[in-house]
Amino acid sequence: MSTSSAPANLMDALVSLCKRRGFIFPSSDIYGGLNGFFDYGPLGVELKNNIKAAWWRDFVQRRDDMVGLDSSIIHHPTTWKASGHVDNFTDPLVDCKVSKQRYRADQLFWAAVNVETDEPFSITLTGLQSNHLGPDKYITLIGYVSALESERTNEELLEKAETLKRKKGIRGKLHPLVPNDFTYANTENIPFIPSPALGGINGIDKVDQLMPPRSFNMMFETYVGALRDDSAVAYLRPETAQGIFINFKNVLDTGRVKVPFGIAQIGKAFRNEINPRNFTFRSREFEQMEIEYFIAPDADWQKCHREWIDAGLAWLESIGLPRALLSEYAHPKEKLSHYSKGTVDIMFKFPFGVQELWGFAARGDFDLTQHQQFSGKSMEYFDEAAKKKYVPHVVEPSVGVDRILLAALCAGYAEDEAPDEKGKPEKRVVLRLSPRLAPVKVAVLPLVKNKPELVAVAEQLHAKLQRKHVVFYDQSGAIGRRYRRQDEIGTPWCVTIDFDTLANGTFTLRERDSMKQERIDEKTLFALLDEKLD
RNA sequence: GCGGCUGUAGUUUAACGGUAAAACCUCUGCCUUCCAAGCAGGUGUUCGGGGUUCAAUUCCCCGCAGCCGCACCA
Repeated sequence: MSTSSAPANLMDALVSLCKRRGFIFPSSDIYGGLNGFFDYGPLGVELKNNIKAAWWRDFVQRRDDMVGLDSSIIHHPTTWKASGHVDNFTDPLVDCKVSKQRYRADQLFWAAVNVETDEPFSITLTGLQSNHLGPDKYITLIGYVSALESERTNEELLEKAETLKRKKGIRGKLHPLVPNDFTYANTENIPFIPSPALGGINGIDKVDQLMPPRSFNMMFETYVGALRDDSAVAYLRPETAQGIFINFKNVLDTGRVKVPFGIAQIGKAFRNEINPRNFTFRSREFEQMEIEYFIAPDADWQKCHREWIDAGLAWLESIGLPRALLSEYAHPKEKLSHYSKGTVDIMFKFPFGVQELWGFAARGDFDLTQHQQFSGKSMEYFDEAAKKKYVPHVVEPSVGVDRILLAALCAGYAEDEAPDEKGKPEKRVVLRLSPRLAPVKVAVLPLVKNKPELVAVAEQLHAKLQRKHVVFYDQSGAIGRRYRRQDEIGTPWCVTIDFDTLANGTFTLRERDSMKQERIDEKTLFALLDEKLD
């Protein structure tokens, strides 16, 4: 067996292959591309469809407790008020003009530093303005401190305040600090607040280091109808999940479902990412496969959560992502949204780092309750067994189609060696995609094209296979070249029609990864495909 | 969004202040009895816009796009 490895600049090789062979193109390529958008070519769309089909079959059709849904991309705008996206999908960011650092306003803490004394400071001597608080009690503002959010933000602020006091040579008692995050800063105090990158300590002089917080709304806006006024504003959905929640009642009333059950949806979602990066990994338009799995409020959500994570891991392995490249990341409790009981991500080791692939959030009854409130419609479910009404809780497995596709390409791309016709080893590029995902399942190749009888048999077999599978017919060039061509696009099998085929109906089956060949007949081939593609 | 680097054919790269080249890929024909063979032929390129210049793909500016780092990623 020859050695196989991924090149150091795997992403470059992959991007090049994707374009060269028609998997993924930059969107609007002829106009110079558009940042954060991609188009899937002839092979890319097959691969993508295969991922979606496999997921849908395994998680919807092959289960008794799942139903599907395909909601519109644009929902009633109130949907996004209820979900919190209108208010929370914006992240106010603060830029430091000097260090060029950027902070999230809600993670940047600051405090005014005041000192208590029994006599006022003399303005002329110190430049400080004291305020009279009571008998023999004066309070004086001596500066500002700042620190980034951490386990010891408050201690850090306090230390900096002490340092400031010491440096200024000021005596007196430190007035208790009142730390605020930067969303509570205003034009009055922003010029005085120091940037943490520059020490985070400042006196009472204007330093103008930080910019006022700026909001970045991640939702794409559009207008429904011809009128472009505020009442017509609508959003392209930033996630498919809300389409499921707003259809919960409809599915409940018509779908003959009983808790616990899940609703699955595959569809496009849009996020105005500040900075798309890493090929298709963070795109502004992408496709999600989401499930909302509804359970009783008193059910063991942790067990359910765990089962879905395990199901996700098993499925990813089944489509060819090696377990060694997968890991789990549990979001720290303090970072969770107030309604989330727990979120675990399945991570994948991409060439550009370990990144989130599939998120599993336990969202409680937050979403349904919100929609119940905003719509005025009951989201309650009557549980026949328990004889009671409740709003179900939910576990949400959410994964990006494009990310799985990218992960499959990254995991599958390999360069190894194959002998040429003289037996000399040559470099070979091979995409080791699992047969279920491979865009082309079989290539049918007549050994030589100038023998009409071989071509005729090959064409017949091709036509027959084509009725059930994506197959490729290729008669141009030497046989080895044609094998390599298929290796590069991940075709798992090639069948070669030769002169023995005419005599006994058998042909050569050549396997992509091992390059092994065996003689089989048509019946065996179809049986093999049925088994491996199931 | 900031900083650095970059942009020539589908891909990888070369060259030049005087109007662009190679390899691979792709396509056609011939040849070919199992791992990128050979011969002949064909398509196709200076990211966009401005400026300097007699002349710009080359130098300058602005956009756009990509890569790397920082920041961000509900």
